[in-house]
Amino acid sequence: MTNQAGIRLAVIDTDSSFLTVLGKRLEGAGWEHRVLAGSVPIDELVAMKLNALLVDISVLGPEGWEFLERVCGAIPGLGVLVCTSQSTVAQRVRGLRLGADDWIGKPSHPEEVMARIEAVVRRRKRATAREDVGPLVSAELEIRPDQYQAFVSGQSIGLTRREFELLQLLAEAHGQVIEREQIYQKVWGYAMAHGDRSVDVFVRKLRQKLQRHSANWRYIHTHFGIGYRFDPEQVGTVVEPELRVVEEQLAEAEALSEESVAVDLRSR
Amino acid sequence: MTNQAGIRLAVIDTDSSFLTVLGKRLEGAGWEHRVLAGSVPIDELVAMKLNALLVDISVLGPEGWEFLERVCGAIPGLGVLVCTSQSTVAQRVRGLRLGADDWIGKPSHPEEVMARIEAVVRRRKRATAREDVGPLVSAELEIRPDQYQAFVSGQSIGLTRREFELLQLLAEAHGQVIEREQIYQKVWGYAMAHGDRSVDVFVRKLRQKLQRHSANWRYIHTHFGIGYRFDPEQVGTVVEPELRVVEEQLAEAEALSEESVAVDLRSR
DNA sequence: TTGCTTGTGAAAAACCGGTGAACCGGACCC
DNA sequence: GGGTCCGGTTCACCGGTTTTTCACAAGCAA
Repeated sequence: MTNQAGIRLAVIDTDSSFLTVLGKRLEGAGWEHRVLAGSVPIDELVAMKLNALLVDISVLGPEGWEFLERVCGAIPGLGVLVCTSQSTVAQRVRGLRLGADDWIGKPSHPEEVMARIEAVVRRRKRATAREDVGPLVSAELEIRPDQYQAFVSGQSIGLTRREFELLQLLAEAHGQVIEREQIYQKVWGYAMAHGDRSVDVFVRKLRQKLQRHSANWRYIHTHFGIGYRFDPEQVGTVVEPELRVVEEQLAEAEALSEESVAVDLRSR
Repeated sequence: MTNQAGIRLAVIDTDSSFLTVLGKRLEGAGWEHRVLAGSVPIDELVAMKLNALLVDISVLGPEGWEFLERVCGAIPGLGVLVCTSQSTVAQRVRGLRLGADDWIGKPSHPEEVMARIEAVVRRRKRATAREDVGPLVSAELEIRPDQYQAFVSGQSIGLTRREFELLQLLAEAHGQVIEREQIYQKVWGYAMAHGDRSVDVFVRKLRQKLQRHSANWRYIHTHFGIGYRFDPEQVGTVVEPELRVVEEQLAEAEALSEESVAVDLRSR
């Protein structure tokens, strides 16, 4: 649900022809990838936040096995595939038992390599599924994916599913302008029909609920002709507590409020 | 679901020499396995509660691909490995993209086949390995996994097997919202068909029995469009007069509030 | 000003979940 | 065999919620 398309991949190999051919395909598919020349400390691998690691165990020499074992043990969420030429059954079995998810012979068609990586990542995603998403806090807002809900000072602001997904998408992009088409594509899951106003309508509902619970912040900004941007901004003077209640009550009556501040492109 | 060592495996193949050699190894490793001669209805596969399926796609003929796709889609928890002779890159890629977890050529050493099956099954086992057989107490409710039953003040509330599993799943996630699809997937063991209302029906039965034995607690909360959340709440809370007034004022101001009434969200 | 984009409110349509009851297949008993 | 109980599944209905759609007002850029 989060990152739909691309896979983050690191390749440990030195076989330049294999690397160029594979690299081209990876580019084409839009995967983020980087090439490593040899063994790398575990914590650096962790920091890369990879989905998968493709390694030619022969470039690591004898310590390759130990490396493989440590990596598989230390990063449970990482898919590990060995891709190497000339291997025996015993080696392959050893690699797989040590924690590798697949063992591919060389030469192999890059398309198959990618399909195998996909298969490994797919399986792993299913297993890891939950728990990976912590709450996201921004200004007075707390967005909790595990509750499908956003909170202001511990209180739910009563978002529906779509509203929440929209807010989450915008908040994750924090500061970036997202085009309507992209928003629709990601939240609704399919292409936006020409003239569809759903995104606008949902932005309005979101703004209403945000405003109602967090009155002196503006969270969503309009970029004319493009889309929307999430970026909390404190607005106006600090309001006295008593007045606050009144303001909330009147919030709806204010038909012509300045809340919809359209922001010029240059402003960011 | 609870077997510790072995793997439950089904093999769809007709190659007798392969089957005998592999079978012997499987016996030796203590895996439960059965051989199927051809295509099998999905629900029968579900009933077998397998960890993995090893299939020679060539014995299924042209419908093999469709079978593969259906199985992978319907039973996400099942590891699927194709083992077949003479295949092209395109076929392998197709199989993997259709949802297969691995594609093994024939002939292959049975030890490698087993290592690959292990690799496929490994992650999901780790994820599913919930050891906590200890009773779980929440509000007036005591959930005892060893008895497949829940109790209120020492008295069984008479849950059926499914009802109990549903309750256990929800209670283990305590406070988290779980989507219907996930619930179905975990309790029923396969993918929920579109429009299936089983989860709802069981939640109702569960609520009835809980209510009957623990009248002033609400355990299961509905999240519209998403799923359910287990979070015991005492019912019949006394509302303070002043708060009451404010509530009424707000209710007036927000004449037709979009706040979901069905959902009662509280932060922890 | 003109043409296009966005905000807004309300109505229509689609969807969802609670509920009661029918239905189905297996186990058990007569 | 027939009958019954039991757990589970499916169905239809209903009221409520959510999403989509529409018409119009307001806003922005040329």
